[in-house]
Amino acid sequence: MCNKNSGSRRRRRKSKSSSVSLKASRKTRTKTRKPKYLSLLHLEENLPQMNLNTKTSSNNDNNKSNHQQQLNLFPLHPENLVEDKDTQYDNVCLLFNTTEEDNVHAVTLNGILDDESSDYKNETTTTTTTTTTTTTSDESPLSPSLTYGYSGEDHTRSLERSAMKGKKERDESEEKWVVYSEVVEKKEMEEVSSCDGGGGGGDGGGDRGGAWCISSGSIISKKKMKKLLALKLDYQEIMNAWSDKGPLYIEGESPHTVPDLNDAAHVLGDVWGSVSDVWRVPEMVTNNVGSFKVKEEYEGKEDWRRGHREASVLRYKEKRRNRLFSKRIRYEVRKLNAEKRPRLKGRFVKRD
DNA sequence: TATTCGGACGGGGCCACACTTGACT
DNA sequence: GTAGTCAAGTGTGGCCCCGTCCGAA
Repeated sequence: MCNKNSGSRRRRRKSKSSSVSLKASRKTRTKTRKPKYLSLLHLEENLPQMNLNTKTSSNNDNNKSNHQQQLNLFPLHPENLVEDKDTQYDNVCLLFNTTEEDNVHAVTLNGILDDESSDYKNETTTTTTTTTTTTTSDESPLSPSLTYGYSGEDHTRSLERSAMKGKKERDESEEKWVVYSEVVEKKEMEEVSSCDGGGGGGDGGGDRGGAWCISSGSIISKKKMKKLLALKLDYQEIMNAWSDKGPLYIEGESPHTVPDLNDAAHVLGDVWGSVSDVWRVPEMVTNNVGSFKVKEEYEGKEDWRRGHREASVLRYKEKRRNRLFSKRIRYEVRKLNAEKRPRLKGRFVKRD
């Protein structure tokens, strides 16, 4: 709502670390603390509340009734973690599988990309799927991925802008998005040139035990090459390295089959679709006793999906109703100290 | 109907310092 | 493995600033 990043008020917080760094520090920490980031799951849950809490004319009544609804201030608090434990799966479901009746547009990766990319195509014609994207402008195409389909679109957009503006002030080189296919393509072109020179092609000496090298005899056009995921493993060296370390696979388990991506069946069609089919991890479900079971083993998959989704939505709604929004004090002693601490216009001042 | 103005609202920064955390001895 | 030390990081409350919203002029 408020963009704190702009305006003269924005005073830079006095860097405690910089002042302290004048002292001779013993040693720089090698291990950083765990960052307490808000996860996407919490964003997914909290963003709606943020929207509810913003002052809009249409939502004023709702605001009053939902006055207590605020952000979960301590998403990583142990209690919250416990609370969330049983609903994580549900949240994932809701994140990608929401229902219209829940007044939330279906949010899928494709949906996000499609909707917003088409939206942004109108605004910026330079955005393509293959360009390397860096977040440098307020209208960055990255922001849509943080957007949730909500009735308050304008507010959501303003949130995006605020977030992106904040990001912009950070190091712009901090994060770059690179299209994998470009990297792969580049790498492969280098491989092709090098392999062609020394391998002699076919089943010659360049073939290292059937590794997924282009020189191993599998002739693929460049066009197809672009679509392939180039995972190149030197099996022979791996086997040699493991030869004295026992079996590669866990005892009793059959080795996982690695699909041959050079197989024509997988090359045809959408590479992501085929790869995702090949690599698809069987969806696991829990029964009442807590053991896992492959989802496909259930009879009537559609019924199962529908029922489970309804239950998930119900659980989500129930949880949303019962959410506790009052500010939670983690350390009571700090509160007492802060209350005792002398202030000047609300700010802490030094004790004389 | 479009524009301007001002009040209301809310988010977040600021401050000092006791306390927590994690690395190191 | 355990205890102690040290420094960096965290959390706390009240006030204020400023962006946004919205109704009135």
